Amino acid sequence: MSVDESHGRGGAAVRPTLRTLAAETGFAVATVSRALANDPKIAESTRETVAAAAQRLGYVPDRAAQRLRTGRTKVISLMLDPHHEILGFTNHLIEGLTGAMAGSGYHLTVFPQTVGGDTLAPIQHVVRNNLADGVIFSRTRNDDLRVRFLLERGFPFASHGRTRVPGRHPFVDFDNDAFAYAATIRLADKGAKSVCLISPPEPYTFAGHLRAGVRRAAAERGMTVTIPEHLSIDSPPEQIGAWAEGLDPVPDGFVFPGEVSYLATTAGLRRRGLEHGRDYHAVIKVSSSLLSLVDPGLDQIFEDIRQAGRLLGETILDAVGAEKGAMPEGVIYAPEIRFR
Amino acid sequence: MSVDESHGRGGAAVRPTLRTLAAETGFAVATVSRALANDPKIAESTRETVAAAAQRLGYVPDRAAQRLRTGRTKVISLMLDPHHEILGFTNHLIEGLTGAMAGSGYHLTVFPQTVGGDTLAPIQHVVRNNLADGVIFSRTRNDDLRVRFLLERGFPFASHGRTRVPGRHPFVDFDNDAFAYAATIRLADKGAKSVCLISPPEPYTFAGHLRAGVRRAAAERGMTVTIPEHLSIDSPPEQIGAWAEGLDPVPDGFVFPGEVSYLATTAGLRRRGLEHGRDYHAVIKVSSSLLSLVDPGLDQIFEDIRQAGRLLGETILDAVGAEKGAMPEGVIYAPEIRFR
DNA sequence: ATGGCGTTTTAAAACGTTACAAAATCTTAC
DNA sequence: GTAAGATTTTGTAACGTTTTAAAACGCCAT
Repeated sequence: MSVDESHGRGGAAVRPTLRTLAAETGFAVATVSRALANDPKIAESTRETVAAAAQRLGYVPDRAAQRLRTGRTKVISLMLDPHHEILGFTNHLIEGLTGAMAGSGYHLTVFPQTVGGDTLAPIQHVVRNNLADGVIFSRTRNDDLRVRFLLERGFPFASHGRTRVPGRHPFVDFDNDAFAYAATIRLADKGAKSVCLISPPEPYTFAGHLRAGVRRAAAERGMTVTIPEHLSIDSPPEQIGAWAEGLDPVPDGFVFPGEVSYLATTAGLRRRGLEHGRDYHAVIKVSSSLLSLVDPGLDQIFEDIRQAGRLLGETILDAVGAEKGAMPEGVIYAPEIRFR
Repeated sequence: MSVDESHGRGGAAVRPTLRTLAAETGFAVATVSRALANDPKIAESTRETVAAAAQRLGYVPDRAAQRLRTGRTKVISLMLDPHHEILGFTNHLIEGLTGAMAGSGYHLTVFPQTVGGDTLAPIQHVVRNNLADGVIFSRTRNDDLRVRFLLERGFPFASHGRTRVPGRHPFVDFDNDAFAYAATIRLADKGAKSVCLISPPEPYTFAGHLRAGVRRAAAERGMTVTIPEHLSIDSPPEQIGAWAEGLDPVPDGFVFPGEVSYLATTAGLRRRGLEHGRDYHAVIKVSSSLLSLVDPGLDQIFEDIRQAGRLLGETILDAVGAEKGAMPEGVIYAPEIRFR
């Protein structure tokens, strides 16, 4: 039995359809369709015959036809995040996502954030025009318009990050509180008396988690806490560097939720002759091993974005599969401590 | 005139179809379809009426139906590159791509490279199952199976990087030769007598360009050239670091085609007490301003990956639009020198 | 009035799939 | 041998679009 794609002489391989399989097996198109769907009302023997033929001819169902007929797109949409405080965030997230979705028959499409920062618009576009069965996005806010909108429409989604929107919803989140707590305790152990946190902008949910973790540890250890206003991990590196350069007094402990804010701050402090490890300590949240190359002695805590992607993929597949009403639980993944 | 989406009382907004527009305007479905396609055989006045109705009802054509009918998917597939020598490569590329594709009606789907490194398989999958109208991929080889396959099938694509496959094909490439040449000349100007290039693996086309650029400049300036065997920009950073640590003699000039190889190498050299700027010079190809934070004095040459994405987007849209046979020209974008 | 011609509109079919209702076939009981 | 019931199969319609070929219409010359 040949496994060739084209049986015609020299013609381009013609994609087999249900009709092809029907002709091949002698059954009706409807029977073939249901057999492939493993409908128990179709005789076992028939299902086997059809499966064998499908296998032999390399039948793959036509997505467009399925989508037109069923209304299900078999597509998940990822809303791109224009922020880059975490090195390779998008890379790793997509790797994890595609990994989790491999073999599911779902495809991943990416949508840019329209410049100007309207995060809701692209999601509305997807929902209104039925461009996907589920969406994924990140950088959730305490009061998140996207979550509200999607919950209201009953549209499946999974967010990277929690919200305070009333009602449960599927999410995957890093335990930023645990990270911040562990980081601050570490600083205390190293002898720091004060801790400074470069925070994400207030509206983001994880800003609260980070602050809470830092404050709890600081209270336990009797440290003073500084959280600069008018400055965040999203500020331009030059601005962060300038701020660090003008810092007075200089805290002896820093918690950085991302590589970039760390590099910018130390650059500023270095210009003042202050050295990391001597004049101050720092704990950084990283998502790659890149910083170890710059400074092998760094106290790092690892956030596995690839894992976040995997979890988001599993969650969203769960959500689109689930009957309306049944919602996957949120899941929180843990920091991985890499102190030397 | 209301711009509401739902006109029914409280019902979920029902997506208007051609039938809706036909009923609304009094024309037949076929007329509406052709009017929207701006067919000149449809009376001007009709086209205006239909366009107005479409606008008013917020009509958006159904992708599944269009795809089923026409066979065109309105999708471009990006094959993810598992390599990461360039920081944020995927990020920036996708940003550029989605930017170029915005408003075109095309969507971008991403496909992972199956682990084990078979780069052809996912492309065959896309082509055979008609999952996209065009594909984009990077890291081209001198003899590239993907290019051969796609050319043979007449399937539209745009590659990031050139090949030596016979026959023209659409590509977007960075001028790595110019980069390497400029970098090496710079090293000579700084007094370096020898130049060492951490090269990409040989099969990649851009390895040849980089080597050629370095060699040409070195010949002009009478420098010796070292290109380590058994080591490439894809080697694990630890391995690169170890190699650098054991280097003897130590070249006084380095050309790095990516941030990671630079960081790994200097880390190794630093362990030997060798300092950049004092014991050796370096020119690095960067795609972000991140390294400036680590070392503001660095001689950098910038490769704009976002621009690469934009060009790839324009090229592929051109290719899928073009009638068979007509192929977009390849385009080479230039290094941006950032010496201080 | 009739025929012919150019312009504009339309009915119908098709793309490949699934779902509904009905038909065909097979079992079993009488 | 047949009716009733259970199992298995199938014809048909529909999803929303584009395309082909034909119909309708208006206009002008006969």
